[in-house]
Amino acid sequence: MKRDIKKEAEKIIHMFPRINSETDPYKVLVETVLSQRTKDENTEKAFKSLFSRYKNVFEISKLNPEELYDLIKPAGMYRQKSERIINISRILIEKYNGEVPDELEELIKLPGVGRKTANIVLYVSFGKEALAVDTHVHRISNRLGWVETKTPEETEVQLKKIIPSELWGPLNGSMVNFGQRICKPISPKCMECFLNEVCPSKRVYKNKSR
DNA sequence: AAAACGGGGGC
DNA sequence: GCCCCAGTTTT
Repeated sequence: MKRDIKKEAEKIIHMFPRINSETDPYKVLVETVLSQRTKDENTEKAFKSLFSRYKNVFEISKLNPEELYDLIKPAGMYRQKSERIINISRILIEKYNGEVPDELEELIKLPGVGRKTANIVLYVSFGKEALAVDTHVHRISNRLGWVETKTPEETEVQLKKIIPSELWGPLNGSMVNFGQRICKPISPKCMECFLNEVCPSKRVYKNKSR
């Protein structure tokens, strides 16, 4: 079976689309910070309770971290995240006129914003061709044999060489969904996987827990 | 390189 | 009861 990585990526995107209903840059930024190491369901609870109580960057910038604890608690790491969200809000007002910058170099200066969070904002809110390499993208790309890498940084460099840039953005969310449903960290469902004919890791995972 | 943050859910 | 989750920062 001849490999066509672009086709495989397109198939993953088609079968596991991720709908980003929210595109407001500030809300996407806050939502993505809340989502770090946190399941979607819990992220959503925290996000909704936060923005049903407070409206925008100006209101949130004036709060003390303690005032956010109970609102965002379902997302976990709520002390860190509360402080970061408020500090981010203050910096946006002081340095960026209350707007979210649309450059990677500026975004990653914000507290609690690394490459992954920044790239998600760049794609979802600004429509840029940004590849956000998280644990799912890193794990799946290696399992499929698209790359052979040790770190997410390496994965980002190698993936960008073999995946057309117009697929980078959609691939972000689709790899997460694919990773949650099929290509799971533990006990992946290789027998249900539509790529199991070409996947070099299939035999390894078949009938095994890892 | 490893630890720390963290509630909620899967197994 | 133990482990993991759209990571990032600090030690």
